[in-house]
Amino acid sequence: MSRAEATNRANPATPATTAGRPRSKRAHAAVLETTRELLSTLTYDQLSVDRIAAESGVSKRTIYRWWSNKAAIVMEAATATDIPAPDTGTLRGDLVALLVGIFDNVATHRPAQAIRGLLCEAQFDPAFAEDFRGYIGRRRQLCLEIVIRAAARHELRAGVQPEIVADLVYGAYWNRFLIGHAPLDRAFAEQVVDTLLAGIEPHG
Amino acid sequence: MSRAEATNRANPATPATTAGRPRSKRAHAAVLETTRELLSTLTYDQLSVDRIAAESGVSKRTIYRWWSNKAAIVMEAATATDIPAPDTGTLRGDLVALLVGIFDNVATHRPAQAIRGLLCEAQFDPAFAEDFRGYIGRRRQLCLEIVIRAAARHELRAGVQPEIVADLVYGAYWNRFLIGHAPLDRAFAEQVVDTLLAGIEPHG
Amino acid sequence: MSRAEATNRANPATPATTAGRPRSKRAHAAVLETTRELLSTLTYDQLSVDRIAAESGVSKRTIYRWWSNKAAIVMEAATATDIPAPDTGTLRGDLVALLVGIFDNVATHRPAQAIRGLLCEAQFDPAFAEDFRGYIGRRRQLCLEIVIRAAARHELRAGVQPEIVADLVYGAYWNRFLIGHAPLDRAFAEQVVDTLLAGIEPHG
Amino acid sequence: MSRAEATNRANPATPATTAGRPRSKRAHAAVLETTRELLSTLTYDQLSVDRIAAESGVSKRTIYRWWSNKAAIVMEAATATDIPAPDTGTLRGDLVALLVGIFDNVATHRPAQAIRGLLCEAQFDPAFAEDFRGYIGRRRQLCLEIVIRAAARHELRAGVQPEIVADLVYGAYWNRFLIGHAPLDRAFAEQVVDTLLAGIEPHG
DNA sequence: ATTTAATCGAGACGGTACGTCATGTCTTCGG
DNA sequence: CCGAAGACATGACGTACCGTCTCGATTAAAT
Repeated sequence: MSRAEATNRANPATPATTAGRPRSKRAHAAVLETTRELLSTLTYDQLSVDRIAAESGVSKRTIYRWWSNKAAIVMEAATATDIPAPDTGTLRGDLVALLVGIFDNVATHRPAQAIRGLLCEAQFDPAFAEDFRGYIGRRRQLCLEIVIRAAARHELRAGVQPEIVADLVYGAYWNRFLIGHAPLDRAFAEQVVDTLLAGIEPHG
Repeated sequence: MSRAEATNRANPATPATTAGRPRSKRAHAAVLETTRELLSTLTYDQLSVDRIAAESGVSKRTIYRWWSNKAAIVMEAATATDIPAPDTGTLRGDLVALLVGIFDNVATHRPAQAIRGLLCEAQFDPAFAEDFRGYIGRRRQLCLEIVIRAAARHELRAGVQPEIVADLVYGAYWNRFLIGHAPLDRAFAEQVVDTLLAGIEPHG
Repeated sequence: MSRAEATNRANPATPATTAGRPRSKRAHAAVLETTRELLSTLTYDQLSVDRIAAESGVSKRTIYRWWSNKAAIVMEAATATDIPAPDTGTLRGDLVALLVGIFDNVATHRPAQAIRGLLCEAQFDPAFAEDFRGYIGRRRQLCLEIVIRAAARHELRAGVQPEIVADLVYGAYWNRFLIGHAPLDRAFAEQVVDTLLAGIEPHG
Repeated sequence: MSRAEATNRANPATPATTAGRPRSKRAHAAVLETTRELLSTLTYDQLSVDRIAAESGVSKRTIYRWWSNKAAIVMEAATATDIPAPDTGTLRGDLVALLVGIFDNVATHRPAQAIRGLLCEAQFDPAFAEDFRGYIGRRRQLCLEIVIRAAARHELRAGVQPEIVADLVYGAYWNRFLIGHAPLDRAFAEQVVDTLLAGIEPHG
């Protein structure tokens, strides 16, 4: 299913099939592909619509006809690769796998780093923030499903709210990713999950 | 203790020679005060060095002599108010108070919202990121102290690492603050802390 | 014939491709008109590109797209009025009329004083100096034609080089104009021409 | 005898020997020497008071105490070398020698090229223009004396005004020097003088 | 076959901010 | 009082990116 439908100006519910020249698939693809290529060299802030237009051969006019701004383009271009939905059979295994999957994505897939820029844009552009939350919500869903599956296996303490768990799990990731005070590695994933599973106060 | 010492270009360890016209306290204060005033109306991205210069009556030349860019100014101007260090006597009380203190700070103190902008700048400016980590590290210290105090009171399960706890606690905050999918209120603080204390898997 | 073609960045010999938004005649005219207006109040050195942009409503970006600097703008704006080409029938009459025409131009037409600024810029900017020489060369042509016409009427002593005559005639003008030690009036024009015609040594 | 006394702010008629630290000869000499050194590498417009202060070790405050601006410094620094006063025994010889002397001065003595800058400053700074005219007037005197000497030898046609001759002779120089359309060489000097002596119309 | 209309490329445009530079003044300390 | 050091306000510089606009040329579905 396609992402970024709100800021992306077209994709009308009814294709309508009105008269006139149809949208060029070539231009659409070229913009996204060029954006991805540029993002494997440049950071989000170094990227510019001017540059995308120049490299892709698609005019700025056309770009702005279909995307409202740089953020919308990058949203569609850089969030194509999915984080795998883990299903290891245990809550611990799933959560660790989820985090490690996220870490690997940003570590190995250069354009995925553009998520930094998208988060930044979302801070000051309410319309884009809405879109961004939609994308983040879909990724968040992976965690919620893991927790709900765990509950069905009676691996969850009564009263635990999946939403809070998601905030804690993804929070740990965002925190280190954005602040950069410590690495995003498997050890971190395991420490986070173990701390979260057992809690921090003594019991029993 | 003073903040923002790295990107702030001067503040030499040794005042060294007393020769030369001394730095104008008026100009220094005017820049910071104007920045705070502007930030109670504008968002970080709407703020500009040009505007700060114009409103404060301090020349751009002088501003750039002492701060390397907008981020450095805002860092010094907007991070003056301290988050209170809670000491309620219990781990739960301290952590909830810490989070609520943070939430209140950004909710009631308009310029504190500029932390969004600072985090954004830190994403693409390594030098500033270092400074930003310094500031965040000092705030993070509050959490670490709470956890260490709790350990001394035997309120902490053996093997729990304070650093991981801090990542989880602040992560929950950053996550909701930056994504904005749900409110930052007392209920959230309590849910986060309770989940964290007891853990999410059943025990006993 | 149009002036200022070199530093003026566009005016391609071939309009070439018709693609793209055509150059705005409004913007072009507004820049030149505003420059002329400003030059009737300000001296060349008081003029700034910022000011031209502000008053004309043309963005600096656009100005710099078409002119390389202030000198190029003023060259095009302030050299529009032509010095009349005299043809009185005698060498003396023509030369006096030429000089008086030049004197009147700078005396009555305030923006024409900007020629001072253009000459200054030409001193340190080789590219602009080339353009400036082109413009000066076209004015110089007037004198050369006068001398050549006089030669045809046998009003010229054998061996006299028109180029040297031009250097002497215009030199007298530049000297007083730039140094300002004495006025540029008809009396001066006549004295210069009479001295030049008869020479300064006794003959016969 | 020293030049540039008007814009040069000190040199009071009465040294007065008032209280306080006396003016530093070292500072005075260092400014002029540094200016000359810089002018053998840089053009007038590339020179700055900041730079002179930095290289000479004299503070800007001190520089501005004694000179009103860059032009005044350069006036004093770069006009130290005198144009030789020729006395060959003939009018032709003197005038050619005068011009060749001027040409040689700017050709071989790099800082002498700064005269370009001084002339430019004089265009827009009336106070400096006055000073500049003083300096130019002293150089002009050389020509006037040549002409007057020639008159005493009956080498001058009756009615020829020395001032006009000076305007023509120096004008020819300034014209080529400032516009740069042709070289300043001995051939040019001779052509100018010969044309001037014999006039351009046929006689006898 | 001919309209019709939305698309496309190219690229100029106004706007706003950037960070740097030179000028001439001012403010301290020490000689 | 002078000199060195150097901070200061002013105001211009030329560049960059943004998002909008104006062209002539394409391209198909609807006539």
